[in-house]
Amino acid sequence: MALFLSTTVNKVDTKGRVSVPAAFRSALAGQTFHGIVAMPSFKYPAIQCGGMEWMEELSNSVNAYDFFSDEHDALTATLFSKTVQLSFDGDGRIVLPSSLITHAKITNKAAFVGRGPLFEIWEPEDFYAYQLNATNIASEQKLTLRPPPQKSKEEKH
Amino acid sequence: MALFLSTTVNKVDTKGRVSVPAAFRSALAGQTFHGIVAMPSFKYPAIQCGGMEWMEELSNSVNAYDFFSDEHDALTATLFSKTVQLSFDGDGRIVLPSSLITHAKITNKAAFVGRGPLFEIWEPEDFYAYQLNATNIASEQKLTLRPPPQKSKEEKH
DNA sequence: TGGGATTATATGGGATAGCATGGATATTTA
DNA sequence: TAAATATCCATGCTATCCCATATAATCCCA
Repeated sequence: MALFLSTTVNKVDTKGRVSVPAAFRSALAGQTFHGIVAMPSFKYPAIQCGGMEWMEELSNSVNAYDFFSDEHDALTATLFSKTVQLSFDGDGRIVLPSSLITHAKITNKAAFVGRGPLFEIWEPEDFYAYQLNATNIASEQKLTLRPPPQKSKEEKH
Repeated sequence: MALFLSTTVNKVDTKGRVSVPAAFRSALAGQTFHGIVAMPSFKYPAIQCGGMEWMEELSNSVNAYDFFSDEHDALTATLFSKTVQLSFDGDGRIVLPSSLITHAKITNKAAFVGRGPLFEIWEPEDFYAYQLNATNIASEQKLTLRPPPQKSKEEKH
């Protein structure tokens, strides 16, 4: 599975074009769709992205819900309807749709942020502010130093 | 699993290049990614490093947290976004990114410090000062001489 | 066991290829 | 036909590769 690491800031030109970092592109190499899938994050002013295989995994988790349930409705309404396919041009660039640009408040620069199996696109200053806060949370709770306690099905709410 | 032992000091040239000690490289031999992964340490002005397999283990630990929780967000925002892949060149060297160089205050020399499953890169003088600190040594020895606590479901809060 | 030869490692510098970026031209869509 | 979209080309910059050399470690044989 593709692993997206590190953070890269690239320029967004007047047409909304921006280069996807080469490291991210090579992480997607081998997938059938030559590009990414992108959707607005519902927690942050950011764009959540991944390869088509990642999208298929999300689709499978949705299928775990009952077809007639409210959860199924809510997930499909947000997940699939707001997701766009953005194919690479010959130079590894994508064109950000205006809806995603306004959602992430992006102007002329975009931060590509690795998050493991997925990555996000942020307005750089917004991300730095968020990252500073997140680092404090992680270090205060010492989350990284050892594996967290294993979850069992019985304890989950 | 790779084991990193002993300490080696190597030169950092004007391009930020530095040789990874041969012993560390041979410890990583056999892994699919020909290089290391590196991230800034939370606690010290040092760089924490390991092989890709080590990174995948960290990634799995993250998965133990609820996908939609703030802890999961905080961890991925710090872990993956600050981690970089550094591949070896033909001579076993890596290029340290400027962000990591400034974090560890490295100028023209780098100390590679073995820490078992991972290793750290320090500015040599900083590391000697840290190593000579009696309280650090004492606390670390207490940790290493004691077997790691067994995790059971009962201990969890 | 000693000393010379050979290999591995670390380090420096220059050439090359890939990447990000801007602009121009073709193609589609309304 | 105009606007929006996609494809192609040019360029500066940076990272990567390749080769040369010095030093240290190892090996081999007398």
